[in-house]
Amino acid sequence: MHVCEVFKMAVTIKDVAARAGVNPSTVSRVLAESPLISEETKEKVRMAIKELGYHPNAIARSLAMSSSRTIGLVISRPTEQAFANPFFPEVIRGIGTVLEREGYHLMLEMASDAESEGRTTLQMLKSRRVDGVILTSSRIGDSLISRLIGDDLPFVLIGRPIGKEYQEVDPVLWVDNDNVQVGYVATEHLILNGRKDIAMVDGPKDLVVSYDRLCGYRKAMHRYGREIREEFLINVPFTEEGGIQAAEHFIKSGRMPNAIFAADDSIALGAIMRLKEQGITVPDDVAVVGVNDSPIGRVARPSLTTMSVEIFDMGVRAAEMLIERINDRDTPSYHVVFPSELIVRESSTALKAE
Amino acid sequence: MHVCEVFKMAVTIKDVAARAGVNPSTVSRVLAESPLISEETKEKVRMAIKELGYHPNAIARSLAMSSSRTIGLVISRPTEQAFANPFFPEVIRGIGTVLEREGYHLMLEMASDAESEGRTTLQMLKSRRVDGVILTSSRIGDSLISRLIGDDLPFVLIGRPIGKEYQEVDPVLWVDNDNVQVGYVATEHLILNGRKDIAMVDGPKDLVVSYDRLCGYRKAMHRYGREIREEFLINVPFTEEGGIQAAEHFIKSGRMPNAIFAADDSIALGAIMRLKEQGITVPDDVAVVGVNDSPIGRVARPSLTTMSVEIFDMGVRAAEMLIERINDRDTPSYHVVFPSELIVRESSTALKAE
DNA sequence: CTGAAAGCGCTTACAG
DNA sequence: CTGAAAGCGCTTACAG
Repeated sequence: MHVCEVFKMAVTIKDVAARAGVNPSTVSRVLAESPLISEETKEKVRMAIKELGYHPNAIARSLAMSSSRTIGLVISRPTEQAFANPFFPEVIRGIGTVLEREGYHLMLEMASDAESEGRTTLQMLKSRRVDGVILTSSRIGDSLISRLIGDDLPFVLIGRPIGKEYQEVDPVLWVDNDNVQVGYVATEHLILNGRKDIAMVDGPKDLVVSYDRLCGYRKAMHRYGREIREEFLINVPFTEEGGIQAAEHFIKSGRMPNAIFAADDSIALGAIMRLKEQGITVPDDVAVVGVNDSPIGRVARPSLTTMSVEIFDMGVRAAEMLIERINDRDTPSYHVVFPSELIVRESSTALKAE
Repeated sequence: MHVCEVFKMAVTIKDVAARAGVNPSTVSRVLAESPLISEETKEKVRMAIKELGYHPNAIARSLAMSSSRTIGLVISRPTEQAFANPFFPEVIRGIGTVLEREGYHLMLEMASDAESEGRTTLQMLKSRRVDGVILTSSRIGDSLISRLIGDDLPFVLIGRPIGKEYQEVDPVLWVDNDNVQVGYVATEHLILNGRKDIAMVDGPKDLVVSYDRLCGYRKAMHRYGREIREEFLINVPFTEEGGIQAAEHFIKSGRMPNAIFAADDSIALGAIMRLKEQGITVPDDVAVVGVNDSPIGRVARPSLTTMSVEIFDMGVRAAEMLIERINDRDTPSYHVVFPSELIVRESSTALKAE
């Protein structure tokens, strides 16, 4: 049978009701699979829906139910160089699988800095365009978090929160990998590899992830009685460009470490590129370890030693936690920490005879 | 002054109206910057908005205006291995800059195959969750396109459309790079490089992009009087894994080409990895050219010769075209084609003495 | 099991 | 320049 295409003006629940000879509320109940409605009536209504080619208006439903069944994700561009870094695609894939399963939708916003990130986030939530948000770049002492808590808006953090004075903050929902462990294990690996001067090229100072990875680096250095030299501590953006900057810094300073722990694979790869140009060999002259196990690190030459991070799973978990919270505002806050593993490849091998 | 936080129950336009001593419609007009309202009244209303911490409900507005100011992007996962391929992040960045400028929002959906892609797309549109969509994987004879046209739903294609019988289809909005040229230039480069047996590892057969790149390959081969050997034509997914498969195919067959034009950098990189394992040297034994100028190809060893593709700009243009169409359904259809450039790197150098 | 009514929070002719 | 009313297309107590 032909689907009726006569109505160019969107067919509504009223049209369906008229066609089926019932009240609009009955149609609504059929749509909602209400067990109250008789099978007979349901059939009539479904018939009418088919014939008219009816599609429920999700916006109207959202308004009536005051829920958009949509969650927001805001990506702050320069911080993580947005998509350049493989972190985002992965986390979105993880989030997406949960949303698909739960019948939720994803609204994606880009922000150019912390300020616009905050504004955008609040705006999405308060305009009710989304029922909750996932935040991906925890900053130290982020005021956004307290605003969200204050307004009782559902959110979950990917990246643990810490306050301005580096203290714990009010309990919120978050997932993260153990970045202190990440820093520790990576640094320890370089130490055990026999490296003397181990530099750390960290991400932007205001990010918690940078803070934590540095913390792990410090721990390992202390544990093995190594002196931490300020000249070997440097902060750059989470990009290849950042890594290039870092390498340049060491080259110009005339003090070249013989190992670099980079807080991110992109940084590590950029640094390696620049070192190569300078005729400095990795790993012979300088060993390098990154973080994230990005695909690019696997094929690079030398292939990159790195710390695995369960990005996909963090996305999954974050989405699940957010939906739980949306469905019940009173669920207690908790967090989930994922373990990381050292993946040794060419960029940190050789040398070992200490 | 303290923002009033007493109302936990979302403050509405009515509350603002009451506070300002005006009618809700007046508040609405102030929000819309209507020139009809007196400056005095506007001030009063703005005051009230501030005091109450009012945020307009975007859902209600969408319903009233029957426009969500949101556009949809559906990413079909396995086809392009979604985000694994750097194409998507780039295109989203491009789209995002336009949407931000125009005050639109982005809804992202993942689909697992062509069928679910179609269903999801129609569903977003018909439920009025989005005002239009950008489609990213043009398939040959895609029935979705005619449905969208039939229902007069706004959309733009990234990737030119062609019909089941490889004929042109009804005019629609699309942007693309010139994939025939891409195939031609890449293949010609290998020919001029002195390569004898040039294989093409193409993407999935049902995608227009695969068809076009193959077409360019054929053209170049004919132009230079080369015979096209069916055994050197193979289709794989747009992933590293696909490239590995392709290399394996050539290895097993015992007929190794001495050049490979891969329809995508990921394929090219996968193939190179596998060839290396086999002790086959790139570019000495086999030259390889990819497409997309992905960051990973720049740092790989050997670095990858590739065709640049203006992915970011295609995203920008697509978003602009879609918004134009949403604002005026009667704009004529047209398309924009972006040029590509050959970027020669290590994977296709050496050998040339023919 | 079903209907009539009110409501979700806006916008926009229509009057004045 | 501003207000009162109807409408956008749903859902959901409340009756019966």
